[in-house]
Amino acid sequence: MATPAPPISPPPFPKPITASPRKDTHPLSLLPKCNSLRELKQIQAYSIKTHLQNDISVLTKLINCCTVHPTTSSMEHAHHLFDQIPNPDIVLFNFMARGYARTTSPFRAFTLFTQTPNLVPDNYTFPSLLKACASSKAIQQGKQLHCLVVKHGQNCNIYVYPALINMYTECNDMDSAAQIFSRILEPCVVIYNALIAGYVRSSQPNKALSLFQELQARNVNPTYVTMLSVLSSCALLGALDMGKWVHKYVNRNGFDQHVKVSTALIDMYAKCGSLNDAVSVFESMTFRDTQAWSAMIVAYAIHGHGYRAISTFEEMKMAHVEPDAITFLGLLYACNHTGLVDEGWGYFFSMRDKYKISTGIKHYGCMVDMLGRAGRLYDAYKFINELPIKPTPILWRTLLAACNSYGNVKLGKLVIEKIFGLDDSHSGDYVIFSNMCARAGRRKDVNYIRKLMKDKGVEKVPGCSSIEVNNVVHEFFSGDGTRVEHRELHKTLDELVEELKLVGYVPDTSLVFHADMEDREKEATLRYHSEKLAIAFGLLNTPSGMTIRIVKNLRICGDCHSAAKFISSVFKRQIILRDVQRFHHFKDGKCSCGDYW
DNA sequence: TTAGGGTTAG
Repeated sequence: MATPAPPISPPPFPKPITASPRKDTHPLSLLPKCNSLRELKQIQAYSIKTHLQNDISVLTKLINCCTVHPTTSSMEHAHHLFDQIPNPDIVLFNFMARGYARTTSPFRAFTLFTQTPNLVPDNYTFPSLLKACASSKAIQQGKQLHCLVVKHGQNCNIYVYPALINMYTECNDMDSAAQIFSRILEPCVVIYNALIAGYVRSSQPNKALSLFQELQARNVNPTYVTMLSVLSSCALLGALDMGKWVHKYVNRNGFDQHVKVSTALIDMYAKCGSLNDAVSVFESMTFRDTQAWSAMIVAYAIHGHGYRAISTFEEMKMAHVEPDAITFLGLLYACNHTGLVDEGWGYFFSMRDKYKISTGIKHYGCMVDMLGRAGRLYDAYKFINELPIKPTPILWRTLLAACNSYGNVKLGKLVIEKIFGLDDSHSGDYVIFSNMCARAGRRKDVNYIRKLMKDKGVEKVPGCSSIEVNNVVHEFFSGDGTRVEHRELHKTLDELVEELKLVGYVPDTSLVFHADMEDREKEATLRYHSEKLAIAFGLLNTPSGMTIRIVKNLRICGDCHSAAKFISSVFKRQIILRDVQRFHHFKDGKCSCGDYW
């Protein structure tokens, strides 16, 4: 008998989709993206509640979270979790290395690596470790890593090349960086970016720009990061024409949409002496972050518009953009150069008490400079002595400059002793102190300082001024007085100085370092100062009425400052001179700094 | 999960 066919049953109801309880309650599925401390706490609370705190994937997620935007305490937490894992894999290690590379204790990344020898590094390991060495300038460890990179056959790795180059550039070993670069047959844009940024960092803007030209010649497409370095190079050189060309290039290629590029443009225009262009870039921005506002505040400050810097800060507050330590540096800098001592104190205290931003050495430097410029030399001295940190030679040097301005040799002597106790290799200190003594008629002290400088083998940094004419940057050094190719320039300067004397210019030979020179010799030394050579070159090689723009590597000397004022009125030329500190706009016999510098 | 960047007292 045949077995009756089973009754046709209706198709079964689809099974209700019930996710496994494990999966449903798994914190990772609830928080797919975790990159904040708040989320970290949520995951942790959830994992404890659901007894998943020892789940390796939860721990991985937690360590990732701690190390994305790490702080010292979040790294301590990450390390604590890492120690709990019996056999951490390379992914976990990479998280840890990244975290340490991004905090102020990058050295620990290297230590952790040496303490976990069984790990096999992958593509992501060396870049983080190298970055850690770069940020702590640990070149010895960096070199050891370079050897390991070669050992693991990762020396041709596209991720490792930029990190290696960056490590060497941040450790100021540009030769090694350039050597690695030269061996790469087809460098990609990131590799170019690493070396170009290195040249900018080591103040070699010309090399950075020629590498940018090479990149273009080899048809490698630049990125916005490349443009940041290129704009920085223009800013360093003070090359406005070049900067304007880069601005057009940036617009043509759509990089101007990037807020960082616009910020770099503001900085470039400000440092190339064109505040108006900086303002128009700033005004054209649809979105402005803290850095963009800060760049504009700094731009006003270096051009001596203290009040505009302050009103920009007020606008920034109205726009609800939070200031940072650099914003306040710009504000203090603005107060400095405008003589706004009370406002400066106000900002100094409000950044600390109201905005909870910690004051750093650079803010202290601003305060010392501000008090010093206002002639409150002993207040500045007291301020330095009462600082919570050990004063650096730079802080004392700032006060020394103020002592020089006010001719206070007594305090100056005390200050130079403090400086020499910390660092006696800075030629500028000897020069300033010698100038002070010379002006006070203390010839013996001048001779002593000169001898000291000679005995210690300290060499004076030659003054260098540059001027850009028809896209070529011409450099002049103070010692160029004897160069044959400058004969015509000397003749022009000789005639110029005689003409200026007729309208009241008196060369200030007290500023000449060599006290034993004859007055005629001193005048000749002064006459061929680099900034005067550059101005004369500008007068000869640019059409009448055109603004002359000069960039100087040191502070402008008092005599050149006076001569430039006379030149601006006699020749009806505007002269914009950027020295190591700030801008001087000379027009109709006056300077924008109001002689307050 | 990885590389590359700007604003910074004297």
